[in-house]
Amino acid sequence: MNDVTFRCDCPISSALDLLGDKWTLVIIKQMLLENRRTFKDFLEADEGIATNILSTRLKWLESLDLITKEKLPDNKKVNIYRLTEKGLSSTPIIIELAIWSDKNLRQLHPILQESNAMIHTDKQGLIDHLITNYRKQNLE
Amino acid sequence: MNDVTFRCDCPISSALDLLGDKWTLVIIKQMLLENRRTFKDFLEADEGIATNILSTRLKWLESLDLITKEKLPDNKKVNIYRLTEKGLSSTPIIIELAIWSDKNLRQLHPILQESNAMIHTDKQGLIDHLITNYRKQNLE
DNA sequence: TTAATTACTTGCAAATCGCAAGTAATAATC
DNA sequence: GATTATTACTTGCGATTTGCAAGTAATTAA
Repeated sequence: MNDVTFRCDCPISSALDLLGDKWTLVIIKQMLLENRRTFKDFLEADEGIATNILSTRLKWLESLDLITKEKLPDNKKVNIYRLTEKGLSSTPIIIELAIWSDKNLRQLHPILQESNAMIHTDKQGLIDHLITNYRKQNLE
Repeated sequence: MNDVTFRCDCPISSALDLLGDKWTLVIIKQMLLENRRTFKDFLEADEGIATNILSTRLKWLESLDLITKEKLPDNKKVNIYRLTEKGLSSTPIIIELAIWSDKNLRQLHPILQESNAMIHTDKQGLIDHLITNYRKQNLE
């Protein structure tokens, strides 16, 4: 499963070898900002990912140690997916995508959702808050 | 050419509808950090993009107004590609990818190139410097 | 005037995507 | 306790995208 191949030795291109596709960062965003953590949660999101793609991407993310997968003791059916610290550390990338979007995409896509206002007044505060909050809600 | 379709109204997913693939941000990086600006420049980079993919992506980036294409008055052959302000404003995304890579990818890919040291001591300074510098070198 | 360079296009095989359908295990309901 | 629903998948298949090789057309250099 974990057949990572890197195009070259550039750190930026290498990051994109892992994260640079249509779905990987979307799934991380759904976990971080929308508290999604089960297969069904991801399927129900607005982006409309297909089941086979979701299944493949979750395995990919797990093999890269960006997320973990476990079952709760009282439920043998539902898998809970959680961001690892490595996954959580992609928060600044996601926030910069939101900022770029706010600045450049509204004329192309007028009905874009509003971003958290804090994104423009205290970016680092927002990032810290999101990470702290995520950790808090996922101690177990 | 410009057949942008957005999956949904999330700003982050929408940014990834434009930038979230294997090559788009790599080309922007090559322009911003490696001063590449001709078809040949891009082809010669370590990432090894194929000619047909490069051609398609340059048109895509131009149609989105992230880059411009023009010929110099003294050379009717070579096209010069340049980042627009919209393209330049993706610099923070690229820098955050480099930071994430520095932090998380070295154990997976030990021979990664060193990033500019400033990235960890004065991130905003580096971003400002890169943008100012790029503008200076591309006034014409 | 011949050769080289640049910026492409075309063809094709392989890989990936995305929809639909099916399955297997567990949990909830009657 | 049997039936139904839910969750997390897998499989099949057609469509799209990728990446390599080869070819082309315009311009420039030798």
